[in-house]
Amino acid sequence: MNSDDDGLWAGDRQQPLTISDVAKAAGVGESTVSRVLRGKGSVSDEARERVLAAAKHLGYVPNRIAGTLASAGSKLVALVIPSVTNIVFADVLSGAAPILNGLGHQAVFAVTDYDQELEEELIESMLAWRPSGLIVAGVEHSGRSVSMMRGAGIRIAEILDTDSPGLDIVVGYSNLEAGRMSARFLASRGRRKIGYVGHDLQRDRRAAKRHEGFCQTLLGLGLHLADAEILPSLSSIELGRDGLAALLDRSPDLDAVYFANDDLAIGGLFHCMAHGIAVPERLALMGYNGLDVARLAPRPLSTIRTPRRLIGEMAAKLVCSREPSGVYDVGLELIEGATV
Amino acid sequence: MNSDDDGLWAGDRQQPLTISDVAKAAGVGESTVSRVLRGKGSVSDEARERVLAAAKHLGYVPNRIAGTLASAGSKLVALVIPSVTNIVFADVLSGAAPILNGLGHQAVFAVTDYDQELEEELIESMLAWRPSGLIVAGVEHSGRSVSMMRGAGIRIAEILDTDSPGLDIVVGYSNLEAGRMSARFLASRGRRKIGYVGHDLQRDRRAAKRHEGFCQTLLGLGLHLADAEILPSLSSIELGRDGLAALLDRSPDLDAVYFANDDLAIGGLFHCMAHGIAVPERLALMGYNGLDVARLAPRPLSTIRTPRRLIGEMAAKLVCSREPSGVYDVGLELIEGATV
DNA sequence: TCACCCAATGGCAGCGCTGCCAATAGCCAG
DNA sequence: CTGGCTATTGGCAGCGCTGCCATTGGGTGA
Repeated sequence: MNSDDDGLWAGDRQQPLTISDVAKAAGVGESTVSRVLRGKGSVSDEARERVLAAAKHLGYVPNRIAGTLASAGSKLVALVIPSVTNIVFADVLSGAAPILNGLGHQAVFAVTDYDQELEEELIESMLAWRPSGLIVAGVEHSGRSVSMMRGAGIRIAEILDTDSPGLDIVVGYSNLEAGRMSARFLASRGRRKIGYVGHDLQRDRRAAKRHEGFCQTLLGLGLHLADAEILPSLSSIELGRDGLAALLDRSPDLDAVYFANDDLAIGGLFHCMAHGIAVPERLALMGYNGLDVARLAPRPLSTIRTPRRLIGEMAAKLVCSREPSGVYDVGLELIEGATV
Repeated sequence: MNSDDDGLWAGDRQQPLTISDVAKAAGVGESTVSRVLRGKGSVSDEARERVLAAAKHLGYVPNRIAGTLASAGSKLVALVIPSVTNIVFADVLSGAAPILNGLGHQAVFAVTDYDQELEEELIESMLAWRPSGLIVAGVEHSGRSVSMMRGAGIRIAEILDTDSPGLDIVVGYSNLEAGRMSARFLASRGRRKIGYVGHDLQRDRRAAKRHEGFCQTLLGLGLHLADAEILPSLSSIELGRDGLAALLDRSPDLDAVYFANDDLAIGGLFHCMAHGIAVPERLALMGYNGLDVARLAPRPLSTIRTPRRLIGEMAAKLVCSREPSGVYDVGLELIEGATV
């Protein structure tokens, strides 16, 4: 009997267990063990039980690396996202991970930090694991990224943006339309001197599209962006607070501000609360994403809710499926809130 | 010449490229290709260039599955965490992922949803990928989880809790001490009728330890928890808001409330702001974690900052190193804020 | 000049598993 | 009874790569 229960420390380990150890212990062939462990092919109940007992007794954990190599079909799905701390992507992950596990897959992920070159590099390292699918944020990628993804021969899901054509599966919503909705909403509430607070639009292409849609629609309504504060770094509550302060400093007569997202907008709202600026009477604020913190703030933020978790779930499901290529638009929901 | 640049769609793919295709194209042996691609062993400059050119021309992406199987040393590191949407773990991931990538590793992750049975299952699937290291939240695991981790013969880092002994590497801080600090702080500011709002302590063991430390210290100071609202689900801003409302409804004379974490505390703060409860004059609020949103709220929250990103970074580094087993305590920082 | 050493290289076994095929045994209709 | 089936099983090649070993072709010091 293997005194496996105690006394071992990381590192001191006998040689690794293989399927043939289990086969020997159970008195069957390797193929039978494999069949039992994968639940494929026909095995007698007796053999099955013997194998299961032996595997449990030995503490055998199958080696998926070997299994994948032998069977060509990997059970890994790669996720390439710009950030984990941004709740948007965390929500996507939290939607995708359980679905993938439920389908017997494992999630591998990498964080691009909104950098297209890094994205390219990371896509390459991900593909080296021969995943069965790849989920990647956005539809805009470097040329080499695109050819690698095409050449990989696997399902690709591009998420969170439906404004440009995708390679295979696209799950998301129109950022352009989100910008337009926001402009229409502010205008319909009588706002005329509208400002914008956003972060680096070069890197965050989806925010750039919202900005574009917003400006388009304003122009169509005979309005225009009165002022804009574009901050050089990534979005955060702090940036929104300071950005709004700077914007109002320069253009004190604005009657509304559109933020690139809820993080920034919450920062703006906090600024107003701390400085006694009446929201929405004197200044309307509008965000984007529909975060919890925005909904639950003392004054609920006007924003647009994006079904991020759902996007993660759908992308995970689709990437493991044989559904046809195409665009899956999950839509957007305007949250009127109380800041406009 | 391979017209590889366009016209391919996911799915229609010639047979996969292998190292021997590259070898043939470059007119060298497979071993040489392998040496070039891994930068190991000596290769003439001429051969190196030929190989690199051939690989690039063919669009070859090495197969890490095969490489791992052949070399026994995997380049995967597994992360098992309770949640991704909880910023705490997202921060850990965002600290760990870049470090792992920098060391040539890939991160695989799984989400336990604070469920020890699921954790056990997920640890098993993770180990099936023969990772070179495993990072797991907390130091309390099921017996089978423990023996699997011990038996895996890899580095294990247990994070975010140093209150119980670990298997190999432990990176975190004392949750007990965090609870004690909070109790001392509230007491030192003259608070005497102290309540608690928390979530399911059965599932979140670290929150339970803070609660324990908090109560201990109160007793040591001749005080005690006047009332507690334990909510059955996971923490969220909403839960904190509703929890505080319920608590005050029952015990309107409390002069301070300790929350299991900042999410709940922010919810509490929002409740107070929306209902005109003067903070901290009439009611002091104390959270835990030091989130951005807490620091930047109109009234900065009194809380304890946990260096989560750093923990992710350290765990990643240590798990890939040969440093001795041990406890790495990163400490805690009391943020006085303005709600106590 | 010769024995020796070393950089550079190719060949090939084998990592642990799965897919395929052949072998065996039991069973039933003819 | 016998051939034909099916259910069950074991053997073994091979997935693509790396580790190890053998080989080659020069340098080098004595």
